[in-house]
Amino acid sequence: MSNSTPATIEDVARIAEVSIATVSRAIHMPEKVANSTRLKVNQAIAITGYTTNAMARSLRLGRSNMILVVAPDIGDPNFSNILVGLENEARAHGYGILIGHTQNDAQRGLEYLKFFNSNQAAGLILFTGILPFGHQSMTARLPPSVGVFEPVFNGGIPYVGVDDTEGARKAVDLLLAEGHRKIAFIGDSRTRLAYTRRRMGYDAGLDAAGVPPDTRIVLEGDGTIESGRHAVEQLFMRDTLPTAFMCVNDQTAIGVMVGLGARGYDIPRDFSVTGFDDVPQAVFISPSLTTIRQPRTAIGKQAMALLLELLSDGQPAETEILLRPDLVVRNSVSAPSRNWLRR
Amino acid sequence: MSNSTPATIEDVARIAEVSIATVSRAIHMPEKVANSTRLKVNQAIAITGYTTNAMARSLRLGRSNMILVVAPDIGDPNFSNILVGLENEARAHGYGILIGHTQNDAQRGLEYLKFFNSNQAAGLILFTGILPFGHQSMTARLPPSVGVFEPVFNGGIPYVGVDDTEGARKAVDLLLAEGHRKIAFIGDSRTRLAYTRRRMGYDAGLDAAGVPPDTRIVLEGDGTIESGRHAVEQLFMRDTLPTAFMCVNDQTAIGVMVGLGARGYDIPRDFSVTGFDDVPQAVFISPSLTTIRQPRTAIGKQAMALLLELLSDGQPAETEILLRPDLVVRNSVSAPSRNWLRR
DNA sequence: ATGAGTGATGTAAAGGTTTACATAAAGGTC
DNA sequence: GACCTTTATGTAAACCTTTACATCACTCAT
Repeated sequence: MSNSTPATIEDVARIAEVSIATVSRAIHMPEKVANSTRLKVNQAIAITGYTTNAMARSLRLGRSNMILVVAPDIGDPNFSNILVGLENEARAHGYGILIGHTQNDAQRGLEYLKFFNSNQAAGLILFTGILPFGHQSMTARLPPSVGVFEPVFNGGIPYVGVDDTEGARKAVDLLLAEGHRKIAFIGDSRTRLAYTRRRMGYDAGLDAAGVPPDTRIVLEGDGTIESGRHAVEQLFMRDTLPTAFMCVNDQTAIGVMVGLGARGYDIPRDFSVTGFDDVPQAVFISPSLTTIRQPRTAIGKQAMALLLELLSDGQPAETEILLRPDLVVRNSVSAPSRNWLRR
Repeated sequence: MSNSTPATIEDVARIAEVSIATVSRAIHMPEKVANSTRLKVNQAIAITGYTTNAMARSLRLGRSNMILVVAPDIGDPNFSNILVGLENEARAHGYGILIGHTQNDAQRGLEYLKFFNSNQAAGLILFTGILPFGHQSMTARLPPSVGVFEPVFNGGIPYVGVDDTEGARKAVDLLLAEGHRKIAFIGDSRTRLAYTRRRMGYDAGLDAAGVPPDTRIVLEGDGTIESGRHAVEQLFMRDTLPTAFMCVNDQTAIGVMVGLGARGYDIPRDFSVTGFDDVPQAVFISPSLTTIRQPRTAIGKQAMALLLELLSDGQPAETEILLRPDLVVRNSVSAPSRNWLRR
């Protein structure tokens, strides 16, 4: 019962008066064991409260049923919903999940890599655009892995995300439809594929509308709130003001709104702003943010499904799965009329 | 090198031309092995890329150096900073940490409990006010555990948090100092100790100022944004309006602000609002929220320190560690003058 | 030269599983 | 009744470590 040391398979075997092999079979291949014996074993398990020692099992089997999810920043507002999708799908297939937090520290990433040498985890879900393992990854074998949200830079790792170009196109089309012609694009780092792709949507939208591109109102940043605020300052300094700000993500958009608010402007009366991601806060800031929604739970589900496929087949079915992002219209966009007049 | 199966201690032993026992000693008790041999072993380890199999090690040792952190909701804005404190402290003592997500599902909690039967983790950090293990916890042995943020209801588990009463007192004192006399208290569930304690601070503050308590403006909820919004509606329906809202947490406060905003009121001109926690959003909503800061990183650090102590000594040094919460003054509080006139 | 002590290394058992193989009993066929 | 098949169970090896104990070769004191 409530013993000091957990029951082992031998305890169960002794009580059920069978061998440990039979106990193991009763658990994992119940059809291979006589009804009467199975009953005895189940009773013994109930009495002892036995649960198989996962370490011993993995050690013997050379595999585990845990999936490791590695994220550089657990506080990322996108993280938790994706996680739910990942978890539900994993559970449905008998896998459990563990979360590792690297804080963008390669050393920590490396520690988690050891998990795979020990068979403590069977597969890897990566939330980061680059492998978190530094150079060692070259010599070490990579476990079966799937990237989420953004492609993984330096490995041939399949990933699940959203069609960034299409999403960005939806945002720019909305702004164009409202009548905006001077639309700034506030990006993060040019090295990120998401940036490149969203920028492509922006460029294509302008082009289709016959609006000539204006690189003076295309800025880079680092995707943080602070970076959005900074972009606003830059544009005011240069005196090249747009009528709308299309931002590479919601954090940047929030920063832009804070920056404009600090200068006394009203959104959407004076300027329109769009984001990308639809983080939970997007509803609660004021005005609420018009943005592009990432179907997070679905992304998580797909990513896990892909990984499980990888684990059983060994071959990646496809190397990139892009889901459809939706435009979420809220209150940060309106027609630019008054702006036009003022300037 | 880049072999298909990870190197074992035997591979290292063969290359270094020693026994596996010597390899193990060279790693864990380097002073017990001759300099020359240690050198050979280290070279062999470098060649093979050997890393010890954590499962085999834990199986043999009957303990691991992983700490499991179980949280019901990883999206909780309080979570990630605490986690950083936990991680840093753990790492400094040679422990790694793993995160389990229960989504408030006892079944999932139970799965993580199996971790301890398998020695996959040595200790437990709990982010939830009740044990996530359902009734089984009665029969099963609990691993060494520490609660974070709120006391754990049904176990004699030590915990690290903040002095809720003192924090609440600071908030109510600020409001009183600004001249408010009709101060609503918007709580979550009466079953939560944090509620009780913050309420105590509220009551004590009013009492010290000679303001008679008015239960008509003390409401309960569930601590969500929606719940704050709902509280505002209730007060308007009953026509028992306060001049200030003191909220049990920031989520509720944000909800209150949204609710007041929706009715066209300006904060802090028409009503003052305070929160508790200082979640990251508190800075970015407008107006920015005056609230009580939880020293999150410090809480995490202390909790892990306590757990590590538990692991080595077996005895909890103290059963409750309360850190000092600080008032963070922002822009959601002002004097009530105009309100008074209007009503 | 002997014996005790010291230091470095090797041998083998143990930790809790799973499973190939061996064994045994029972059932079916002629 | 002898033989083959099927079904149920047991035996023992393997997974990779750590470490108590044994062994061996020294050094040093007597």
